[in-house]
Amino acid sequence: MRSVQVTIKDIARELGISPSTVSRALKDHPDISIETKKAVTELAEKLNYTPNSIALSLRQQKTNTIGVIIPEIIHFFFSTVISGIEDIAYDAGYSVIVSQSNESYDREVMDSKALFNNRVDGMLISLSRETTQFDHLKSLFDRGVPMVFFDRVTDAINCSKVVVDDFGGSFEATEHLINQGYKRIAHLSGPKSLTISEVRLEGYKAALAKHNIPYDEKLVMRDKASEDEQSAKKLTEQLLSGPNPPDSLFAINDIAALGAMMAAKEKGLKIPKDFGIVGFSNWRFTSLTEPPMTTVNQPGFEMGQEAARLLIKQIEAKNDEVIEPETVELKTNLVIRGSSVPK
Amino acid sequence: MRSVQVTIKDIARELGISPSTVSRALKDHPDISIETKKAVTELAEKLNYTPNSIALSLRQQKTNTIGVIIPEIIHFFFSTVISGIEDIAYDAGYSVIVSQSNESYDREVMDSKALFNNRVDGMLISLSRETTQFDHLKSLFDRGVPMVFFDRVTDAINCSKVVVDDFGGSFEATEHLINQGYKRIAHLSGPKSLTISEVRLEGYKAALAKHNIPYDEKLVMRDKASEDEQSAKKLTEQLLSGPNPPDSLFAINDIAALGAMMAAKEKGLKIPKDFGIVGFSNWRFTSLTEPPMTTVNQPGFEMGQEAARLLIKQIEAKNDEVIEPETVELKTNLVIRGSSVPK
DNA sequence: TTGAAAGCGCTAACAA
DNA sequence: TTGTTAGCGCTTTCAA
Repeated sequence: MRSVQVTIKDIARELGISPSTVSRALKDHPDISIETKKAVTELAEKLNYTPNSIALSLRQQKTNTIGVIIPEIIHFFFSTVISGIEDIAYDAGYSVIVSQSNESYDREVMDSKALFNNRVDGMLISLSRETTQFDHLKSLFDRGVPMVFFDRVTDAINCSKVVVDDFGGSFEATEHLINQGYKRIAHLSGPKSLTISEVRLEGYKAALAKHNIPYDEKLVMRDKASEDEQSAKKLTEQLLSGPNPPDSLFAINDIAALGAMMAAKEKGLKIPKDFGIVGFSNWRFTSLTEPPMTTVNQPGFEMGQEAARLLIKQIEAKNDEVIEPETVELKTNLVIRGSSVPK
Repeated sequence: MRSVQVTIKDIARELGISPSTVSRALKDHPDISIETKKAVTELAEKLNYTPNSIALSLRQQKTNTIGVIIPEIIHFFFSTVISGIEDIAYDAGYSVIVSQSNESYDREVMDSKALFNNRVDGMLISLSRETTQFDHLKSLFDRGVPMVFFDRVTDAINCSKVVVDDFGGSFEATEHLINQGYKRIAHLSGPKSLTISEVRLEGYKAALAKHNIPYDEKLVMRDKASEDEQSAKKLTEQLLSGPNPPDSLFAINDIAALGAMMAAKEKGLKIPKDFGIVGFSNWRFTSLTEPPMTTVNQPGFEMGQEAARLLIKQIEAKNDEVIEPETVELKTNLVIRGSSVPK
């Protein structure tokens, strides 16, 4: 800002006309004569004039900016979400400003304030792991700030949300294993306290039921399988060395899937020939993992797009128009890496 | 912005005092009486007043914002850089706005314009792969916009830069192998046209020279090793099946390292017992890769910090103060995953 | 077809 | 200790 800034006034002075005429000429107002327009645009070009967005925002009471709060940018999933948001936002004439809460409640509070102070036209939020109280967002929402939650959502605020179809994804994952010919499918789950564990477990059960495979409680492992690889590995070892071992496994997330894979390999089992594994994932498995690996992926890009669409719809609603909050459940994608070897 | 906004005027009206008094009271100006201050801060609190950053920026001709342009946010390296930038920027009272060029020259041009229009106080830039012409940045720089390049830099603009110590990192990588007892060290390099390939090759040569290991041209493979795993794998196979095979390998980047690893494993070689591999990396090798793996990592976080420091120094320099551009070469880190098994 | 004036929210020099 | 005034860059109503 200390830098040289060309303003409308500069152009007006140089051309001996008024700032308002310059302003109108620049936006191709019908009232302005062609000669004036020509002179103005040429000089603007020559001086490298670019409109000051700050002044514009203040004047229009609109920043054309969307604020995003995510837990961490280094997560592949959230990076994809951002790309999806930008994809829609740019086309609609909005820029995007991203801030990371780093999974901290305090940071989330600060971030939401900062975004409000910057008068973003709306916010897209994925809650930090620490957040259990929502006043900071509720008060903004009540003051009329358009808001959409994605992935990590809360029921405490009655606005639109975009989430993953956990049930459908788990169903699909489990059914995929069944379709490959596996009969005894284990499940590495998460703690009972987490809704997501329960929902994914339900999807697993539903797929079994559909194919008339009896549900065997002994095939479902919970404690900490979803938290670190080593636990997942141990639980899988336990399963594999039991009396009636599974021939395949559905893991609630990447961590669990990796642990399972390590256990199976150490047992000398070929994947997926001897042992099938599907993991629910919000990372992208790049070539860093060994194929063949099957995952049910969370649709990050699409989630970003959808959230941005919902938000922009709200922002651009006429003042009297009432937009009903809606919750969108996004279909997951089944991704098969490497060659899928049916049994 | 359509949302309810409490302004200084509202407080002034309600208290029957002037806006300037409110403004002064809020920033604890010494002239204001304690009672007035108390009344103002209490009402501000009650009404949930927060200052409008837009108005502030316009008034102060300073946005307290740093603009960042990176090729892609999904790259782990760039995500870490951003965290480093934020770390320094927040402490210094700046917010950070990030835009991705998606490796496109046109997008980079647009991004730089958008950041300028938003009157960021300075810019941190890592060039897109496509960029070979620098007028869009040069013109901003000449207009006095503070600017620092990092990682992907150009000599066309005479501003501060932060880069990785490619020579030192390669030297370290190679020496690490030597110290482990390896004697015939191959090198998967990149195309001659890339400065980075040449510099890393020089580091490799220098380490060999220091330890009196003769340089053998036949151990250096170039074509496309750095571009895709399969090429790297083939080149390594070639090396391994030759008459006088290497006992270890220094790979110019992750891709090449992975290819080499695959080739060695298929040959039945244990890593690092039978075959040592070190890769120069700007990704983080997570548990997704199999340990033990040794890498020389680019210091993303530190790079972000350093770049932000240099930029802020420039931004906050007094008008008459001249800041000489400097180029900082950051030390790389040797990262050893898993247990290092000396020969 | 153009200009003058007011105002978006805020601060600061000057006056009282 | 407080108020008045002007102005940051821009748009827009009203008047000419």
